[in-house]
Amino acid sequence: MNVSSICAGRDQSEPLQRRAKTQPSCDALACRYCGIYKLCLPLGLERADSTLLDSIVRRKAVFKRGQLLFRPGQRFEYVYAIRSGSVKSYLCAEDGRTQITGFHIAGELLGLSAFPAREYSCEARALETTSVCMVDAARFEELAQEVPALQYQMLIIMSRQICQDEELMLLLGKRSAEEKLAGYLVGLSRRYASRNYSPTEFHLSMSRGDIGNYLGIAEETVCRVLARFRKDKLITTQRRHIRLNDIKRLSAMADIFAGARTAQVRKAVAGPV
Amino acid sequence: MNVSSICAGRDQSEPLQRRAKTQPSCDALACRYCGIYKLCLPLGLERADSTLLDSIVRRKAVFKRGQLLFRPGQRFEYVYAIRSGSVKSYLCAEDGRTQITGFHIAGELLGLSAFPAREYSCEARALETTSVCMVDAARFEELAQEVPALQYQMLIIMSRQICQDEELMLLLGKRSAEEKLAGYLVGLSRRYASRNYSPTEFHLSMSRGDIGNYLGIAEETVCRVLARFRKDKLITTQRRHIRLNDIKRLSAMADIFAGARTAQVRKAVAGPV
DNA sequence: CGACTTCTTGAATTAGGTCAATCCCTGTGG
DNA sequence: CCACAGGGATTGACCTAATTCAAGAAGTCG
Repeated sequence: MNVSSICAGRDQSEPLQRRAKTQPSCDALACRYCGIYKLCLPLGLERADSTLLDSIVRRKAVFKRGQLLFRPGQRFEYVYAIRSGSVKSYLCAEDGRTQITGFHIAGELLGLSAFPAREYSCEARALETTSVCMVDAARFEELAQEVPALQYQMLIIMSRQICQDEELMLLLGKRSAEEKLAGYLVGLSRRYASRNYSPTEFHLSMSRGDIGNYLGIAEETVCRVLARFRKDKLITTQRRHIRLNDIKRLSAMADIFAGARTAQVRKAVAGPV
Repeated sequence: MNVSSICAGRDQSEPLQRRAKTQPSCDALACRYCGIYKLCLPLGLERADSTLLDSIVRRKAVFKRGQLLFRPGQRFEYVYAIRSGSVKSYLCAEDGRTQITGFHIAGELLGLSAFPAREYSCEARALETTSVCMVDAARFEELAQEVPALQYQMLIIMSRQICQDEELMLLLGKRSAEEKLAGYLVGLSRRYASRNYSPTEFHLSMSRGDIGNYLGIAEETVCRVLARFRKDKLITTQRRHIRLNDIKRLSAMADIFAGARTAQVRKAVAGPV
């Protein structure tokens, strides 16, 4: 994919593997008319010429459920901005076992950590029909050289990623299945709330198996714990639709993420060493 | 700690909590004479004036075993470069449980992820007598504005951190205690090898409890698995001194970290979704 | 409508956790 | 120099939470 193909025809030239429907970026859907335009502002382009953003968005694409966005070892070509839908990213061990490292929803960026290594470090797959903007990595990088604010934003995003990963570790570490799942649901709820979706009622785009993998528990355990929550009237589920009836109690069960915020008042816990 | 105190007297003005012995950075031990000078080069200062590095290193300090470097919520004042010794960093949950998120050895940087939030996100404590350079965060940041290479290096370091964290997740996820510990030992071995220490014989500066916490298993399980490894002649231990007698077999048990590198040849494992 | 996938529940099994006792260094003070 | 204290490390016994295996229900898609 080179510059000359930006406005070229449709996707005949696409590699077979990625049969996502793509549109050239020069169509009527310029960034400033995009519904999630303001979600791209964290990219640090708010002050720049509005065509600047257009100039690095190579194309918009739609991935269907199960389609691959990228995999490890692949050359770092695009940064993905999720317009709608959701994506899971995961690492694969040699023996075939995998660890899901994150679920990504609309408004989030994907692939930034491939930046220095020049190739993706994990595999990413659409969980449902997902629309993305594909930002040309090379031009993005050029731009970053010129616009310090852009690099700064990347630092912020990556730093946030680190904190998020470390919270997941805390979750994976020494928590019971119940605590893990409660924490997971509360975390999701907060993410949705911050995007002005309902924090109490939403759609789980990932399977029970994915949730279990993410949390380090068996799929069956996820079902059983959800069943227990249901029995206790904490939640209501209908397949992948879920309603949280008692976030307070769920939060209390999880009570993890308060850690950083209340560290000062917390009494000394971690012995002398 | 303000500019005027760079060359001020000794540490009478130190907060009690941090009784580490400090030296002003204007002493004879300028950066260019420092034994780990080249380890600071990743900071992107190799081309710059050699006094540039000196100018942002506020002071060198020594922390004794168990002493605190920083904790969450504390203002982001310094980036720490470990000259010798080792440090653990960990998150604390509200209920007192903690999750160790990393062990850091000589030549590694600490605290960079606090950069955007302006405050540390985890707690860091010396595992043994540890000598560090404390780099003034504010001046470092100023400098980064001027020297793009510096910001770029930070991106690389943070990106590496993300990959490392995600590998730990893979380890924490669905691995048996044996696999976790084998992976841990092999990982340590590689880190030492990359620093020209013996990859087969080294000192574990962290306690069994810390290892267990890091890997999400009980201290007793660490002992039991180590005992099993010992019985199988895989390792020899004497308190915290350890020799790996059969790295090949240990690696085979762990076989995790090959994941990213061999993903291309690996057969499709992660179902359609 | 059938083939599939995902979800759910039950029963049996086990890895790893918890509790508790002991051992073994290391450092300290008489 | 030796005894003692204290913090790891180790080992054993028991127990529980979660896994595995298996079978069936409930959606979903071509």
